[in-house]
Amino acid sequence: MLMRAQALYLENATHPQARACACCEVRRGSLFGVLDASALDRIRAHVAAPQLKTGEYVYSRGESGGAVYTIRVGIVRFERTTEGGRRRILRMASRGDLIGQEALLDRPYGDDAVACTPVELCRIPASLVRELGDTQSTLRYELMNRWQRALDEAETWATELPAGSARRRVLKLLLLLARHADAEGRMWLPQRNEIGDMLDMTLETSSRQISQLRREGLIELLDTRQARVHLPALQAALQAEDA
Amino acid sequence: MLMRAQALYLENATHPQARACACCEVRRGSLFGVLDASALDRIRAHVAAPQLKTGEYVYSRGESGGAVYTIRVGIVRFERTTEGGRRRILRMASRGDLIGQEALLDRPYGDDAVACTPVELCRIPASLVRELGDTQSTLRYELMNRWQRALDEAETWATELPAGSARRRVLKLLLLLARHADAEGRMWLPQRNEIGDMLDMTLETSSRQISQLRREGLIELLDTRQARVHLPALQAALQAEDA
DNA sequence: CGAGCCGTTGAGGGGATTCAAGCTCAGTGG
DNA sequence: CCACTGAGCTTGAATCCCCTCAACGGCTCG
Repeated sequence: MLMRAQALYLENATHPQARACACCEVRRGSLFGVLDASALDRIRAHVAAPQLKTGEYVYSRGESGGAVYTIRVGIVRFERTTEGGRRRILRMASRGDLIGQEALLDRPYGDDAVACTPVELCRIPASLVRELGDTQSTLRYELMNRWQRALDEAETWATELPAGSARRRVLKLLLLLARHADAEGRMWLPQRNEIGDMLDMTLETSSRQISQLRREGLIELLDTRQARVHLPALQAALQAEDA
Repeated sequence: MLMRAQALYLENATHPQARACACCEVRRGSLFGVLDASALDRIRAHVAAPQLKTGEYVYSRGESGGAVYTIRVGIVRFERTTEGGRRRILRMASRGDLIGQEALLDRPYGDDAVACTPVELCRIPASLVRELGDTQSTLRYELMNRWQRALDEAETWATELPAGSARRRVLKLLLLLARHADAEGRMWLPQRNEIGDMLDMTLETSSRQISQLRREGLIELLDTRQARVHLPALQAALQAEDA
């Protein structure tokens, strides 16, 4: 609610979007990766490339932003607040993901989208996507794919995370987060109270669990927010827990 | 896995689908409600109207069915099984809902879809929907709407249900299920072990909670599978719980 | 009428919460 | 330079809620 994406970072003063799109490392595999060069030309002028710091909001629930975003760098979490006032973290998105698709239907955003790390985005007006969708069938197909991917991710979180003991849930979460790890195997580690909001436990419990896993050598804390995990050991521990 | 939708119930031997579509009470507000008469004509011959009994599978996870379904009568639940072998119920669908949309992307179904009550469906081949989508922009828009609705429903379940005490979770579930109630205010009540799989608790705990709510007069058990709830009292109890 | 499923209820134990204290560390200002 | 502060993390002790194990009753069906 407090901080919102406003600042528009442009890498190059003369041809800002040309650089942002043409050189984009995530274009392949991203929403507009399916477009040809002429279509890409049309969109460049309308796409902004905001940058957010940790904790800033991409958008919040109920807001009618009129734009979708692709994530170029960083990790974004989706959260909602229950009527009782408790925060729940529903799923994560990272590089290459499309978020805020509700805007294509002229609906207000359904979740709060918050930067977990410094984040670089592409902001694409919803009207532009709709317009392109009318002529480009590949874009339509890709859009439906994105929707299904989001649904799948949400259901995976809903299936795997809320069930079982605190230890099991933490292990599962670490495995899901490890999918967003960088090339050196470092992964983003949430704060203890964030873990609590993801797994419906108190911050004390999540702290105890993380500390325990650290003592067992399954996870190595680098920075406060970064860790390296031993995947095979983690999976073994999870299986032992499920048995 | 065991029982699958195969039987093709036709209400009328001469013009089966003509009746199924033209007379369909849920057409307004359903996927093909946006189509005009000529488009409706084209689809009639390809749409089947299977009926399922309680507990039968519409489809199961991993299966490549090549069709989407709209629900005409009844309630369907989506479930997945964790790697540890525990069943999790993720969300519900009822009259007017579109399910199995993954098929439009040539993907296998992502969940098991199981009849909670006797169910009547329309089975629509994915190729037919894709074909119509290429020419009918209203259908495309409606499809995206359905996708977003499914995502929203999944996130609502994920937000509201797994958090808090057993009592709070049961209250929340009853409120969500009450949205599928019929005109007389009767709602479908899951078995105790189904409630357990929805809320991650044992069947004993869910039984205790339901019994307690019955004693408090917040819920009235009619049939074994049917109940009438007192919405205002339920909401008050929930607020008291959240406070 | 016995078998089996489903729901209910009780007793006991264990794991998570609650309440509380102390720790590290970064930022601030005397 | 260093005390001061506050945020985030860790750990301990006591309580409580839910799970586990168990027994029993109603109901349907073979």
